[in-house]
Amino acid sequence: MGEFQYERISRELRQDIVGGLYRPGDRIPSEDELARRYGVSRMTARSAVSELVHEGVVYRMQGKGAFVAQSKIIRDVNSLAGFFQDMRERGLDPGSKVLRVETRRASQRELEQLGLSGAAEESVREVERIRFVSGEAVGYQRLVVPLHRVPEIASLDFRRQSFYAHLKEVGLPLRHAWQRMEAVIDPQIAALLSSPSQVPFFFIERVSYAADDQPVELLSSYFRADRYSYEVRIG
Amino acid sequence: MGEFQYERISRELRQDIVGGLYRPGDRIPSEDELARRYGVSRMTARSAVSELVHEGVVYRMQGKGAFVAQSKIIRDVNSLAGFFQDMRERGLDPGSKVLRVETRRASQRELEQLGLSGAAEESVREVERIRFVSGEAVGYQRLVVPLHRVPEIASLDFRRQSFYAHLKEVGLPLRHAWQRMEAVIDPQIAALLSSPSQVPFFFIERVSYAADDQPVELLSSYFRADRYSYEVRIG
DNA sequence: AAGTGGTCTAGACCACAGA
DNA sequence: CTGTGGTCTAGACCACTTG
Repeated sequence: MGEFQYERISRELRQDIVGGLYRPGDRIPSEDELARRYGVSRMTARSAVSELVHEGVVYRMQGKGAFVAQSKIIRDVNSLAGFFQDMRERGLDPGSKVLRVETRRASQRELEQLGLSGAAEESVREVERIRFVSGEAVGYQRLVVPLHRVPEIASLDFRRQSFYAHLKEVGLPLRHAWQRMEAVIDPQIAALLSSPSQVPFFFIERVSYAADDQPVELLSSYFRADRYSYEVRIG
Repeated sequence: MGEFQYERISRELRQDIVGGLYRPGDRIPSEDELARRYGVSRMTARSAVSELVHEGVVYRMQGKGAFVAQSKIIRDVNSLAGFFQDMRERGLDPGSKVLRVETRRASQRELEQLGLSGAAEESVREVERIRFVSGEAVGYQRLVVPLHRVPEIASLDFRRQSFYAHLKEVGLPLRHAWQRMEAVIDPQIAALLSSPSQVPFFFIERVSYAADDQPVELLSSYFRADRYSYEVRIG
C-alpha cells in the first residue's frame, strides 16, 4: 500500500476542508468518531488530525474539539507602522496585553544588535506584550528601548499608549529599520499564546532607527504563521 | 505533575544540544535507547524526539537515526541576486536540478499576479527546479516567465545558465520586485526535497520587474525554514 | 455525567540502512 | 542479521468543557 491509514484520513479531511464541507471555525469530527468511521485505533486517527494541525489547517482545543483554522492576515514588511495602526488600517480589531515592564541594564547581545557595543552601562526599558486580533492571541513582542534615546519612556503607560505614536509626537519618528525573519516552531511561545504547540511562528527581530541614524528600539516578535503572511517591496 | 515525561525528555535533549554535547550532524540516542534510559514506552520517547523534529532542532532518517540539524543560512530579502550568486557570495556550494521545463498558456491567476490581466492568450515558460546547498536539497522553485518579455527563453538551457545572469547580459536586468512571504508546513514539498515532512518552509511568491516597470518573472519558492533566515532593510 | 483532547503503555510488524 | 525509524493496536487514565 502506497498510503498509510493516517495519511488517507488526513487527506480526506483536507479535501473536505478545501472543498468547503468544513469551513473556518467549524469543528471537525472527533478522534473517537474518526477511529470508528475508519476502523482504526484512536492513536491513528489522532495522527491524521495531528498532521493537519502541523500544517496549520486545523487547531485543537482541549475538551472542545478540533477546528478549521482561519485564513491569514497580510502585513507589509516595508511599513514602519505599529501593530495597532496596521491592524486598524486593515479593518481588524487589535488588542494588547502588557505582561511585563522593566528598566534594566542591556545585555551584551542587545548592545551589539543595537550597534551600541562601545556604550557600557547602558540602561534599557523592556516591555513584553501579547498581541490580539479579534480577541485571539496572535503574537508576542518584546520591546527593548535604550533609555538615553527616549528618557520619558519610564513614565509611558503601554496599556494606553502606542509607542510608535508617541515617538511621532515627540518628534522622533522611525525612519528606517533592519530586520531578520525566521520561521520557527516554539512550544513555549505557543503556550504563552494558548495556541497549538506545533504551529509555526514568524520570529522577527527588528532594529529601528530615527532620522539621525541612531537606534531607537530593538523589537523581537513572534507572530503565528497560520494567521499572518508578509509582503515586501524590493528596489 | 507540571511536566509530562515526553516534555522532560525533549527538554533534556534540547539542553544537551544547545549545551554542545550533541553538535550539528551528530546522532542523538535512538528511541529505544531513550525509552530504556527514561523507563518509558517507545511511543513516549518518540513523542519527545518528534517535538524536537517539529522545532527543526533535529531531523530523522529512516533506518539511520535522528540527527542534530545544521544552523541557518541568511538570505537578503532586498537583494535581487539569484540563488547561485547569493550562495556563492556566502562561500557556499550551490547546486540545482531542473525537474521540468515547459511552454504553455498562463493561468488566470498568473496573469493577475503578473499584472497582465488584460492580455489574453499569453504564453509563458515554466521552469521547476530543486535548489541544493552542499548537496542537500534546501528549496524548490517554480519560475514563470511571459514569453513576450524574454522570447529567447525557449532556447535557454537552465541546467547550465543562470536566468538572472542572462537577463543582465541581454540588457533586461531586474530593477524592483514585490514579494509575499508565508511560513507553511507542506509534506508534499518536504517529500520532494527528501526532508522531514513537518519541517516548516518559507513560501515566497515574487514578481520581478525590469527598468520599464513591466513584469519579467513570477517566482514561487519554498525554502526550508530550518536552513534559512531572511534579512530585510526598510526605508 | 458525557464528550473531547492529552498522555501513556507494551507490545507488534514493516521499511530501510549498514556491517 | 541487527539496529534504526515509521506505523499501528486496544486498551488506560487524566484534564478540560459543557450540559
